[in-house]
Amino acid sequence: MTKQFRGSPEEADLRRADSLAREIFSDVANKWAFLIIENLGERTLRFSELRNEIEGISHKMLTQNLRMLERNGLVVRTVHPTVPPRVEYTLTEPGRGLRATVDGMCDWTHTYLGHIEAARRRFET
Amino acid sequence: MTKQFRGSPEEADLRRADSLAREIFSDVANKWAFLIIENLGERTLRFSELRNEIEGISHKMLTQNLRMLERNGLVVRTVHPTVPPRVEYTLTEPGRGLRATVDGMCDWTHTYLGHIEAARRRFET
DNA sequence: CTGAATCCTTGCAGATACTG
DNA sequence: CAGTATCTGCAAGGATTCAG
Repeated sequence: MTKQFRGSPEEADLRRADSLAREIFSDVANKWAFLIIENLGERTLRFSELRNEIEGISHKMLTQNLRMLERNGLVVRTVHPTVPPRVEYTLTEPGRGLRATVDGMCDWTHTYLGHIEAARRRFET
Repeated sequence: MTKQFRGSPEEADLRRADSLAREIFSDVANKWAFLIIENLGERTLRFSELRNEIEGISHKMLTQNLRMLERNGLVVRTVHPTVPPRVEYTLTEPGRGLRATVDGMCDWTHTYLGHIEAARRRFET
């Protein structure tokens, strides 16, 4: 299908942007990332604090997702060279931008909790 | 820790609501669900149309996620008893409600595409 | 066309242990 | 305390096949 397609630079750019957007989407649209963003909010939290806040997340998932968020520039990681080490995480501006979305989803969940519960009961037949 | 906890009905309800909310969150906060919701939008689409719209989704993932969304009352599934069968999917009101959130995330992605790209380059060092 | 069921592979995610 | 590495299982997800 790409055969004989006029490959203008603009088109190439659009393709790259689209695939990147899709990639970011895949990275960030998962529950742990959302929960981290939601729990960070305007605060600055340590690794262990986050671990305690987010019920059910494992050490490994937390580090993995924090790395991912850092890589994409949604959180900043600051290391205090003390002993014991103290590592803190904060949302960046893009991170705070996404927080609005996540907040929206939380609101949505609570708004429609009843609808959904009813739908589930209806479904089990 | 639940030992000796005053289990008032209100508290029990809150707990149930919380765990349900968390469950819904886990169900819905995944990329395929988001992409389905985004692509459905205000339209009504057939299974095969959705399959074509959402690049990279497998037959199985599409059915699984549609079932999940149907179960939670975010989409309705209408079967036309023709031959060959024709099955259409549409967002419900809760589904359209969530669409606002998903749209927000799409906007966010495009807004910060540059930031993120830059952050990634910075990270690879 | 839609969807369920089957196999089969892969990679996720938990547990554990070890460094700085 | 924070992070990495290794091992292991189990479940997600792809390909295929069959049914309605």
